Amino acid sequence: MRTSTAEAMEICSVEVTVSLLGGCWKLTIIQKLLEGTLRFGELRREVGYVTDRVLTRQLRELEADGIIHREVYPQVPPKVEYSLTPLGESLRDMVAMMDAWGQHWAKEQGVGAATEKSAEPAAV
Amino acid sequence: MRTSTAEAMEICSVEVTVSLLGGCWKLTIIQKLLEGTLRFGELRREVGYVTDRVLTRQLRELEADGIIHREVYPQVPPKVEYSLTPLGESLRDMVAMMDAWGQHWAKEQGVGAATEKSAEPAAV
DNA sequence: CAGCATCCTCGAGGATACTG
DNA sequence: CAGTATCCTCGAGGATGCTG
Repeated sequence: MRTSTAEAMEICSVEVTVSLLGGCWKLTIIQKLLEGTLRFGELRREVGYVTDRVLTRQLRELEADGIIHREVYPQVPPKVEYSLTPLGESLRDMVAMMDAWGQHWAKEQGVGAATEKSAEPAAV
Repeated sequence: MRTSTAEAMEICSVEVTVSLLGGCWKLTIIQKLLEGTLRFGELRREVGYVTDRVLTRQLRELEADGIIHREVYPQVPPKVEYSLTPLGESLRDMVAMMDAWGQHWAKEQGVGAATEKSAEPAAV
């Protein structure tokens, strides 16, 4: 993906969005955060199969892109809360739409098509 | 991205959508196709910087996922037309939304934030 | 024209271990 | 608890050249 957000912008805005939210768990993270502020650990548990390193990275990227806010509490047992910025909040409808379309796709093609494509090859 | 659409489905529908449309030029392709049927060459030109191999792959994937239709004309000068399936058409609103959000982001954070992040490093 | 075939790069994503 | 540090894999994306 050469689309470095900067490059993407010169192509078309859709690519920008993808380059920003295309990360592996980003949309899931945003979706969870849409329901409220979460701590690092909570987020990790919510998201599911994601390692600290990866989650941290995604969060930092989202933060750098102004989509989420990172609030650090200088305490002995570290505490860091993540929440959406207004810009992140502005994704609510889009996330809902993508979620709905994902389900729609699963219903339309998922069962039939996906079976052909990734029935056995799919590990486990 | 371990999310193999199949895996993604078990996590959340949003990831499904990303796994389906997250490909490098997929959204751009769809966006162009939303305006009408296009031939391979036209599409290649429309999309911009994309090689045959990559474009072909993205198209095949989109086809396999039931998003676009590939019409081959058995002629001497080969002719292949690509168009959206109803499922692909159903992406119209979402694409528009993503496009709008991409622009919104560019306006909100793009100028300021993006500059810090990828001003000079961005290869020309 | 619309592609395959080949080869290569490169970095996102992941696994594991350690720490303030 | 919330990371950071290392190392590794793997395949998407890309460059180039050939062809029916």
